[in-house]
Amino acid sequence: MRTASRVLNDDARVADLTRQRVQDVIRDLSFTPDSMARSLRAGTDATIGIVVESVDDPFFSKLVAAVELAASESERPVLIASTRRDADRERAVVEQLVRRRVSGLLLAPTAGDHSWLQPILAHTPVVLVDRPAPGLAADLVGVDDRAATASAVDHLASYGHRRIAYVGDDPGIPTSRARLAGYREAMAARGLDVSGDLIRADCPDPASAAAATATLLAEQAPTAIVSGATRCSLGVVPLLHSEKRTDVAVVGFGDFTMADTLEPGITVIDHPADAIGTEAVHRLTARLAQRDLPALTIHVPVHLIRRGSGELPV
Amino acid sequence: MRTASRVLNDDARVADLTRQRVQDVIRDLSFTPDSMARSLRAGTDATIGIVVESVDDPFFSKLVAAVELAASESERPVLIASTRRDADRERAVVEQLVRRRVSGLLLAPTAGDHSWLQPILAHTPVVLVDRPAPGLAADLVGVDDRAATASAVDHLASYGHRRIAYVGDDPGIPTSRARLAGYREAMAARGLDVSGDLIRADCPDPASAAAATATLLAEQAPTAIVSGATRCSLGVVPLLHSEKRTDVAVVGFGDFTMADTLEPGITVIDHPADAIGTEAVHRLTARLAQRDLPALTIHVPVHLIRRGSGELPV
DNA sequence: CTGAAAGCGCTAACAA
DNA sequence: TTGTTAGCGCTTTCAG
Repeated sequence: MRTASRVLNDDARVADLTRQRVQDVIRDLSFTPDSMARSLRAGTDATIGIVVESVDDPFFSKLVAAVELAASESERPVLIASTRRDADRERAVVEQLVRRRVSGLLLAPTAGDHSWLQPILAHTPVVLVDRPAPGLAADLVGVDDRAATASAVDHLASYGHRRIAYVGDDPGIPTSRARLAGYREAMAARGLDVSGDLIRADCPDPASAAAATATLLAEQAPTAIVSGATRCSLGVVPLLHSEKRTDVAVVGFGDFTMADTLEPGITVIDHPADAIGTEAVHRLTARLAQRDLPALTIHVPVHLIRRGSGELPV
Repeated sequence: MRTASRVLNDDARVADLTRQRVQDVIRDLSFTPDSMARSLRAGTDATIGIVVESVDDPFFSKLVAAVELAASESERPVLIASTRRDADRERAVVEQLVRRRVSGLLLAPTAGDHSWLQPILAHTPVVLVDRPAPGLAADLVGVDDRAATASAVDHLASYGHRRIAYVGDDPGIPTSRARLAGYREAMAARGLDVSGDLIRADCPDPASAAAATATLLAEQAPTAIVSGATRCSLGVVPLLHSEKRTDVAVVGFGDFTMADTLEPGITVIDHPADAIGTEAVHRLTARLAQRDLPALTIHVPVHLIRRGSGELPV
């Protein structure tokens, strides 16, 4: 009898006695309703999918944690998948999630064209996190990367620095490009050298960032360095320490563990993963409730945290 | 016609012409097979669920990353959920995952009795990660916590330390208890003070660990400290630096960012999240293939990484 | 080689 | 208040 379904769904139209009987049976058989079958019938599933480079990355792990928290508030399970910066893999995992009929998708896109995703938007809402996807008109929740690195340059310049170098992540990623552009603009606005000798904008990991810093130090004698990503800071800062060059000023994009304990403390522009994740889930649920919203770009504010390394004089 | 299904599943018994026609239609309608309906019919779903304290924790984020990687090798999607150290929440999310018919579950249990999970094991394999669950006979993949902290004590003692303090995480968690026990044993084995004055084993976060360290420093004059968890190290080490007491030797359980760049570098016992995650997935898939395996405890080896803070003389 | 029918576990709609 | 029927999208079985 399908009265069982009514009991499970707290339908009012069921006699107390019957309800009791059904619940007894449920207990005796330790019966558990199959939520997948329910989703199939309902035609929709609450799950949301999140696709990032890797979960093992300070920024993305905080992002995923915030997403999981926000999602759990509306009882939505979270499926994770990682791209490892591989466009083919990204496409594969996104399509897998779509086949699973996730109700929506949060995506930190890899580099490259994403127009293949456009048709999917028609039935599966997508909110981009941290960076835009070329060729895709979708919501985006992130920060104003350009203004952020520009403010880092301004900050250093206000302490008298003129030879400010830049170490950045893979320029294929729009976010990296925006950050580099912000650096360039701020340098140019102050009439500072922006010839390119001071720029090493292709360091996708700490090791290459460390190597780039070593070269910069040897050849360009910068008095300050802007690091465009946490994974770069994790190379720049250790190298400065191992070379005993902690006299070089540093402002990093993205906070990290022990930044405050190092000597000097590392001045950073905080990259608010929590706020980005929370906002992204909210935007996604809003779009789930009303499908025809216009594609929006939401910028979460960032803050510069003074800790010493960014306030070193020339 | 149900020939479509045959095309999708690469069934050999279908004429090339028909296959072509079906594929054309699939393309034209941008049809995507519903993997949930498939799972419903098949009675089984490949997804595995992972339940941890929080994704935003260096150890667990590495663990989740490793799990996702290992799972993707067998094409298994990963559902994450966090307990936030709340037993009620843990039960709720586990039951949610079971209702979704995940094929198996990876669980880092909260403190407290877990016998409620026992009946679930009959149909949903569970592999515990990092720590046992009281009242539950299930596989466990972790490290020998006891031996690890004991070796930390031995290491410090070999440099002449006798007043070795201990700062640890919440003692409700079996792992924390095992680590404390290892410390105690090693201290006792050397005839060192283990009265309890040197022990602060209830620091569930960096702030409380920092406060505990301050008290220890003021009242007990330890020459060395064993930190029983990364989250404790993140309080102990900054406090030592802010108090200019970097003469105190430190060995921490669990590696962390910049541990090598601090002065002195922090000697740690690495907590191999990658290996634990990979092993756990392997054990789970093994159990999925053959349900009647005995409950096993698998210990992944740990290594002490010398960086300076653990090799300071008295 | 292809089609038709049945059923996975669930619920909406209708009937009793 | 309760039971029956149908069908979500898929695959397995059995006929054609």
